[in-house]
Amino acid sequence: MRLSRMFVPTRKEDPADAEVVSHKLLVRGGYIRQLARGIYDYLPMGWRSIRKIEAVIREEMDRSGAQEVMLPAVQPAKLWKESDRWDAYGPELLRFTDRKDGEFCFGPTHEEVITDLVRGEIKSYKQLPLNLYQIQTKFRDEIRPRFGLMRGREFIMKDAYSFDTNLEAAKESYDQMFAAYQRICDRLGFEYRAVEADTGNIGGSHSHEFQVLADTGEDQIVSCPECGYAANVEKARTRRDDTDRTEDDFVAMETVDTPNARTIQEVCDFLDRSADELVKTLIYRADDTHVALLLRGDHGANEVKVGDALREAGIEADDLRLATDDEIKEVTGAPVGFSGPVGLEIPVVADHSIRSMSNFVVGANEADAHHVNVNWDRDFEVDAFADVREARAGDACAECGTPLESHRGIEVGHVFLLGDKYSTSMEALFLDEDGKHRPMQMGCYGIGVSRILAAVVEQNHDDDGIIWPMPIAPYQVHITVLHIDNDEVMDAAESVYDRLVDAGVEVVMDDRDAGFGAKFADADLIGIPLRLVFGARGISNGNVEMKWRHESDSQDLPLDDAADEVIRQVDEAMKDFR
RNA sequence: CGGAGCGUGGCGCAGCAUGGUAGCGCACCUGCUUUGGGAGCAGGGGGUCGUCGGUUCGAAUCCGACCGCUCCGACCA
Repeated sequence: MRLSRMFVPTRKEDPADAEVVSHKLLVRGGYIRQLARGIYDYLPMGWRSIRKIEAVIREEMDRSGAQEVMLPAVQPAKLWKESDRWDAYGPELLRFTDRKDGEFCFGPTHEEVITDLVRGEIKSYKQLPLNLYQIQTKFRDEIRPRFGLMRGREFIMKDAYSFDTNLEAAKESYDQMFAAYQRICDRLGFEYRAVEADTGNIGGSHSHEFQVLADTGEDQIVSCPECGYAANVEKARTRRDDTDRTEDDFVAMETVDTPNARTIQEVCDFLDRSADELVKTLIYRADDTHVALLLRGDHGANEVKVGDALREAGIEADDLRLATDDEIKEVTGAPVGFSGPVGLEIPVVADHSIRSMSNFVVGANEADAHHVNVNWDRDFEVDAFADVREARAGDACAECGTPLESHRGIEVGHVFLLGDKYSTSMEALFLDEDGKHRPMQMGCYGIGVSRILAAVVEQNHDDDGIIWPMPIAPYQVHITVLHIDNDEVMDAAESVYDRLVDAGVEVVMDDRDAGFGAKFADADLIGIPLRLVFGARGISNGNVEMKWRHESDSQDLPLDDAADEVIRQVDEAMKDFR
């Protein structure tokens, strides 16, 4: 394709509303344009890369035995009421009515539709297992879309759904999808981690996220360099420290004045203690009651785990949040910053790390005072110990004890083992060998196709622009013609261009009437992996310059060999990603 | 939803305090020159100043409402 005829509107300056590098470069490189908040046009170059990402995904899904379908984007409310998500999903679900006042939504996900399809056609265990997928435009009315394609409202997603006769078989389907996702991430050239994840609202017994490592990622993950354990911090388990306290060392509890020392840091400074000698008391509101949560001073709470721990301890916690300042005052009798477990009338849940602590510092439930030399059991009762803190870099791996690494990640894929959550509520039943009705066991598997485009750019760029990995570059070769008025140069470029096109190489030729500086800058910005430069200087010596976008040096090729050499190198580069 | 900011030609911005009918850079069009890292000169086209309403002789500028976009937080996952 000739750049002079192509719709690739590049820009010299960053768009004012872009924050992260992928958003800036995709807009500047002429890949995408914003239409409304969280809604984007895909321009020709952007769409080509999207289709290449889709192609990789299709190949791996098909290879794993899944079959592609295309489901409606517009879905009747009736199905969502069956699964109870019409009410449960909240304002993120874009709802509207048709001319007859029928209620519909624009699909944010397709569990209901797929379950409806399958329950109507699959009646026997002989028809299972089944795995159907589609690549669809979804809409979620996110409260705060941001970072360009990374968190859009309208986005492209591959979603797959597996149906099995029993949980073990469903687990096998899950494992197959997990493996397919690994191959997809490998082929896209990602540096990534498959991490244990919280299932959240989708439900199900367990799930993994595929996180592409990037500083701009919205998720925090920890991973073990030794045994491979990896998890989203929302889910990450911490290693339990079973060291015993030595009760002989207990010292008598005292109350000390700590004027204006509210934060952990202030108390540490005032008492000349380190944060791991303090225990902080967080007051939570769980549904209709208050609960005290004890954490070591230098630890943070993981609210997902707090919720689990409370439910484990028999405390309803559908709606969990930190108590307000007024509530804290009411429960503890003291202002924020001086809460402590001693004398509290509400349930006390403590992190496991508190077990081995002795003679620690806590708030005294009165203004400007703390207790020192406090010991649990002797000075107050703990209703339950649990793993409730957020894992962080340096923590001992829950599996093997090696210090964990921490990264930020972009969630490009998520696999869930759903079980019978939807099949039961929507009556997707089959007849087993004994002629009995049983709910199908399901799994669902998502990949953010458009988000992948952003993730690739986040991981592959420099100051000048994008550096596409070969398999998803919109084109494989970028020919820059410096002197379009010079017939010898132009003929040489045309000839090589034709030979590459004939050989099936995807190539753009910059034949625009523009300055060479602008052409080089655009080539770097657009980021096509292999560049050929045709200029009067080189051609007069019988040479063409070849340069990889990810390398700094170029090399001269004899004009006669140029096409063959480029075909060979492109082929070689594609092999690395198969 | 709470907090903050922005909205002026395709893009990036100035002008607004102190009201007098809109400007700069890039991009675009024409011509000439130039040609290995965002060329030069000359000429030229293009703007309901987000929308509606108010104040005023007069509003981009002051006031109000609304709309849109961005950031921080909450929410969501």
